[in-house]
Amino acid sequence: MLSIKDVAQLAGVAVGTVSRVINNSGAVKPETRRRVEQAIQELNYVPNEVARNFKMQKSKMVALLLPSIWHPFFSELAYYIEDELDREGYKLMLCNSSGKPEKELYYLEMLQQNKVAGIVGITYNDIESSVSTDIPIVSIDRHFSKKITCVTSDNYEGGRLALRELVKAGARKPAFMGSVTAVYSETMKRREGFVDEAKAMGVDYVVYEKPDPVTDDDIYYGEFLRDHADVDGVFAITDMFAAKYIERAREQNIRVPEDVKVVGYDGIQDHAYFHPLISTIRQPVEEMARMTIQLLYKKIRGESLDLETYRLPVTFRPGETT
Amino acid sequence: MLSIKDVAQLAGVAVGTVSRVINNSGAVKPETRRRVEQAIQELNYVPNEVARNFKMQKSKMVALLLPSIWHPFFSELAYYIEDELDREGYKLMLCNSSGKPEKELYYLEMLQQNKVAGIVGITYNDIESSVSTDIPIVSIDRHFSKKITCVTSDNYEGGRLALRELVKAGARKPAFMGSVTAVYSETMKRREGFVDEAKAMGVDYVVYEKPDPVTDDDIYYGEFLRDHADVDGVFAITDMFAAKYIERAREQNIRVPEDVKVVGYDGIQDHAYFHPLISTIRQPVEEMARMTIQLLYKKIRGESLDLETYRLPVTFRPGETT
DNA sequence: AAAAAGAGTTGAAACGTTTCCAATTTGGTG
DNA sequence: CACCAAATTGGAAACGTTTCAACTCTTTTT
Repeated sequence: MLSIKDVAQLAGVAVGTVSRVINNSGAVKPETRRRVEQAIQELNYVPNEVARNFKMQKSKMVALLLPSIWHPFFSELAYYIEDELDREGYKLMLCNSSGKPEKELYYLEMLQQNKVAGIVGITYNDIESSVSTDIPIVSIDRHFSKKITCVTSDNYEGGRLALRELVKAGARKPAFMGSVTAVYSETMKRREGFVDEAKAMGVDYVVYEKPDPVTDDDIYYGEFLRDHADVDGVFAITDMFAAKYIERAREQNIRVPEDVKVVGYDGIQDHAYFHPLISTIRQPVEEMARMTIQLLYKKIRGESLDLETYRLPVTFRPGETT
Repeated sequence: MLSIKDVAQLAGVAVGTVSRVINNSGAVKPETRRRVEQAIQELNYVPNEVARNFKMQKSKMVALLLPSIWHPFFSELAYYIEDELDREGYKLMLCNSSGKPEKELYYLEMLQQNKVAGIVGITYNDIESSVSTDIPIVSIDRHFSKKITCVTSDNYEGGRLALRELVKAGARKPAFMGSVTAVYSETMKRREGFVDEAKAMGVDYVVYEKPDPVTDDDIYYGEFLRDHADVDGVFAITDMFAAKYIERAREQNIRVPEDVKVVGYDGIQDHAYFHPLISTIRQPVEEMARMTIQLLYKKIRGESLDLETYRLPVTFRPGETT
């Protein structure tokens, strides 16, 4: 294999000198630099990153651990994360956990063995205890502890906003619809905001939720439609829930938005093929992605962060369902 | 750093023996194995993958180079690719090129430096010439040469199928709508199939295409709607094109499917929030993904492949637009 | 003119693993 | 009991890089 030694030999210098030329570290006489560069050119030499990573005991690789890249919210997030990483020469390793705790742990261990520089985690496990080493981690939408910084949208305000928009659109008895995930999931605050605002405004409301994961849509939505026939507004915890609800409701000749107003959360629909365009609480995905990586960089550099949780503001995006 | 040496010392054996235990290579006495395993347990030792990669001069990392993970077709593909890779302990590195040739080349060079085990490429460049080393590559939808195996769907048959379905749905003057990409792109065969079948059936047809990339939708679709007001069927080269066309057509009070039947290509819509559900030529995404990785494995193992291009059959999935 | 400072360079050690040859032990056989 | 083959183990080399102490020149200062 072509190595730094070959370059050194051809240029008539020592390996250390070649290394200094390549990394621009230490002093090198212009004439020497020229000779080395020419030798590099001539041999078509490229540094061996694997050897470099080994020697340095660190790599410029960041892992993104999430349930499924197939989900549009995550794929948008991943797009911006990769872009932000690339700006600093970092590489992205993608890990789909399918939301299975055992797979999350399996990946976490693998990532430690591979000495990744950092991890962005969207997990169901409390990964804190599972990561023995000191790999920097930033989590999205999950707040475990001080050690793992969390980036999320302002779920509480989003919940309040959703309630207000439903009422504004004419709903008299809005329902919160979602699933119950773990306690550390920030998304639960969407319900809190919704409920608090309903109480504050003196609006009658319903909370409908089942434990995660919702496996049988027929039962989930069927039950809701049966037991809560009187609701005229739905705040779904995600756009996905909203879309499925709308689908089922229409099958039962419930018109959206005439009979029931619907507001989702996420704002994943940005292509022409999404209809109806769901009125939704839009998360600032790009900003969240870039901030996540910037915070991760800080952690990698060993800087301390001001906050445990960074909450980015959300906005209401009117669609065709209110 | 905790290394194999510490384990060896604690277990009272040589490093080579520990290595043999870990990798199950060579013979080790049961009693010795037990002692080593206990030492590993006790120290909570995990092998350093980076060092291993370095020593072996290869890593179990495969790169996926594509325009944008944000696109639903690619994110579905990536999901299955990651899954298939994980089954053999391979890791996935994600590279978004944004479809820019210079970024493709930049990534390609980086991947060589990082000695990835293989590359799955969905690129606009002819990457053949850019990869000097012998990294195994499998390409999706692009056929460059013998060296780079290509996995694709049966675009030609898909084109024929689309034409037949449009006619079956009542179209008398169907149009092909798309963009012209590079000559090596297999997707161009969708048009060929469409045209050949139209001729074979004696059907009047239109071909409308602009050079890639289509930057201004207003002009693209506006021009089509103006110049081809008499078409009553559209075969769009992708579902994305189909969706955008439908959007514009409706703005001009053209009803789909009453006035114009539409068939797309890809089959990306698998969630409730897609409406109208586009009638489309569905690519077997999962199968393509798994086959791609299996072929890549063969190349990594140094086996030779039977074909240069592997074409998987497509199916017509009726939606609400025919 | 001698000493000090600085610039440039060398060469070897170290990173953690695998692998291979040699050395040792084991077990079986004559 | 001696001998041989097989099984097991030890130990060192090698992978390609960075880093650092030591060394050689060159320039500046006194």
